[in-house]
Amino acid sequence: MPGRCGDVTGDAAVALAELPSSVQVIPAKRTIRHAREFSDAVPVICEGWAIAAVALPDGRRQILSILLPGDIASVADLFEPAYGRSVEAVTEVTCRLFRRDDVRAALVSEPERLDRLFRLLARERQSVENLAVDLGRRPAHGRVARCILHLSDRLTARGLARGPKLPFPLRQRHIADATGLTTVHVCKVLGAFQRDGLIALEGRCLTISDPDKLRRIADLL
Amino acid sequence: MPGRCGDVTGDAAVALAELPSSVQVIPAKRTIRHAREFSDAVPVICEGWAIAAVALPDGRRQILSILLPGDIASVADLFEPAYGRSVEAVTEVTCRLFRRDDVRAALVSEPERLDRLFRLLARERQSVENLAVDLGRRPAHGRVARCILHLSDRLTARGLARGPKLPFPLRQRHIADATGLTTVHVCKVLGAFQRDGLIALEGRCLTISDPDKLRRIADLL
DNA sequence: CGGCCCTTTGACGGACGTCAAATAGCGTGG
DNA sequence: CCACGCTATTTGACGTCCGTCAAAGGGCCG
Repeated sequence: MPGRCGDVTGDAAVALAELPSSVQVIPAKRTIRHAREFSDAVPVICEGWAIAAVALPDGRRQILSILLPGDIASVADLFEPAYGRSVEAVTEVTCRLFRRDDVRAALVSEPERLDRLFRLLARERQSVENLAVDLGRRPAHGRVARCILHLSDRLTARGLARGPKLPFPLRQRHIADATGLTTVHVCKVLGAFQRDGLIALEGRCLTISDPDKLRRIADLL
Repeated sequence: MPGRCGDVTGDAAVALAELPSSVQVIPAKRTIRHAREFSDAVPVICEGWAIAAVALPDGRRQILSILLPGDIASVADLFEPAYGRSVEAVTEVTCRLFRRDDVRAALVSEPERLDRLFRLLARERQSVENLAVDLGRRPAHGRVARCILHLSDRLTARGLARGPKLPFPLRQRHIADATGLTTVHVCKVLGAFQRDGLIALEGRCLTISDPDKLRRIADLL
């Protein structure tokens, strides 16, 4: 019964579908998991968007990944219960909580599941590494363009978007924290993208009007 | 027989010690593993320093990790044979090559090894995430200071350094690529650190003269 | 001795941050 | 329905951190 409220969907979570779990609904902007909080639960996003981030003492922060329906939030605390990253809802989030020990047992008992987990870990690792490359070596325009394109690809792959129009609940502050910029500068970059006809933004939706040009900006500039 | 030439040492590699392997010696500055090269071998560093990096089309690059004796270079290609990162020797490197299938079989057969691998993956992930935070949200002084302190901690933990004096074969270009800066700016930062009595550099060795002040700079500035 | 790579230094420029103020959106309560 | 307050967006002026460019040593190896 795909799409029903509270269903676990998405490649990442398929392997967990039959395990016991409980449903939780978190309002927008609320913290799902605090940075140093210990927890036995492994949350999986069923609906809504969330972010995983590190906060710095001066209040700034770096977003490490944007979590969409089907994502485990986060895989890391399958192994390390408290690891210094916080998870925060962007929109209202429906998620399902699994007990860590259940998940680990399920993984070890079935080699096919273990393999899936390994591939998931590898993909996650690669996406953090890509983030590091972007932050270290790409200018602001490129980082923002890549952020948008990456989200577009993920949404499309999961059937959460068709065509160039995407649901886009992120605030400029989220984009800024994800790209290592300030909200003011993100505003200017997005403004330029819109004036140049690369994207259109309206009502929590983003349309990629000129994918080729956007991709060219993303690939190095 | 610890310390003998070609031995596999270090927490990361202990679990592999009895597997069949071959020894390889790579001269300084040579590429150990090309970015898109397919390989069945999992290399483990026994002596010397190396780096794992991503190259951009314009010739710049971002170093993702600095590899010391005992490190697997890299864990990721246990699962994904070719994943777009290249590994390059900084000094002359002695490494041991294991066959991927042997390693995977060994991991699955022994739960204790599997657990060790999970913890290793979690630690690696965390260190890439820390890199992303540094690159996204910290100024040049902080990044360089953290790079030095991180290396100091790792070297000390493995018994490769005692006290404040470290072997330090990195060129300024390596530090620049690791911190997302240019060599010119790294030079200025290191110059300032030396003038301020935080560190001393001579003959491929680095001494941390004022750890407290260095840590204060690292922790946010 | 000569060539190469690395380091150091300075002048200059540009990308991005900071600060500030005006506008727009949006939920809440009257 | 309107008033209000909060948060998000937009814009401009200005500053600074870091990159670029260039040139002059320094160290190492052939």
